[in-house]
Amino acid sequence: MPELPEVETIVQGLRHCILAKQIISVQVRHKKPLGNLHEQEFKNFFRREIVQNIERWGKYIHFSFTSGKSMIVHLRMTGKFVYRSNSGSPQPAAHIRIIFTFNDKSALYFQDMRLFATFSLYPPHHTIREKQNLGPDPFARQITAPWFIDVVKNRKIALKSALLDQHVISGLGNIYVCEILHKAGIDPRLTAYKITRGQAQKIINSMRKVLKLALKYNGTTIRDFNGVDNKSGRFQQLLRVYQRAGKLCKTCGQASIQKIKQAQRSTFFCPHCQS
DNA sequence: CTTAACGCCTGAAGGC
DNA sequence: TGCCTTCAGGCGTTAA
Repeated sequence: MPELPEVETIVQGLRHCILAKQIISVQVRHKKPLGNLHEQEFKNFFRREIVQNIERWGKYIHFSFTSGKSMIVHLRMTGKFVYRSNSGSPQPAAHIRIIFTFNDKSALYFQDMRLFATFSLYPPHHTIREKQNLGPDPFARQITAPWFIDVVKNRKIALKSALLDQHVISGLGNIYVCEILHKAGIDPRLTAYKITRGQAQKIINSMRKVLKLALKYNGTTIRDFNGVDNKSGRFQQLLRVYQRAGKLCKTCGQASIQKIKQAQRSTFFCPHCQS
């Protein structure tokens, strides 16, 4: 589900709600998100820990604790965190998998309908596997047109698939890649290594514009995404191609949005604007 | 090094 | 209405 704007919205919400709080109990209602970890070692990990910092790494959420330990969460498709300030307020209902309770009686509910999300735990000063091989953040200054051309120089896959590859740039997902390519006016089927310098620059500019706007709107809610406050994003109002197959392009008004499959994922594009 | 395909899960939406 | 099929914003693993 969540891509960069949604994960960033969640991280900011989490910082607002749980920073500097001490965990007093952890309830595990489903073991799947723990992967290979045993329930007891998972629970013991958080004993007396205080949340020191929360950061986004691509689509990963990195929690660090005052002891130096860290936890990495990937929400995948349907994972979400919902905060509840005290025991009086209503409890989130369905698909609650893990509950963290804090010293002020507030609680963080982890929900995940499809059980794809993953939690991993690291001792202090440990190399974090998830961070290895993750491409730069879309807003990193390292990303320039020549840099992008170099990164995809041996990639014979479609440009759209290359942008979804987290080793290239981290944080983009299907919705935003479709929207970015439409804004850039580039055909998603273009072979990645054939991109010109001008096209690379257009992609970079469009990527930053689209993501900034989506961040301002607290992300996109199609079906699953909600912030930590359980409120929806609003960027879905501004989508120009995603899930608009058969509808007239809002930009040119001349062609209808096409839907195709690329690497088993849906791609939406305007054949007039993106040729 | 690269690419394509599969599997993990549940629920909603669409077709007939 | 109901049943069956397809689809969903992701990514790690595997095989070629």
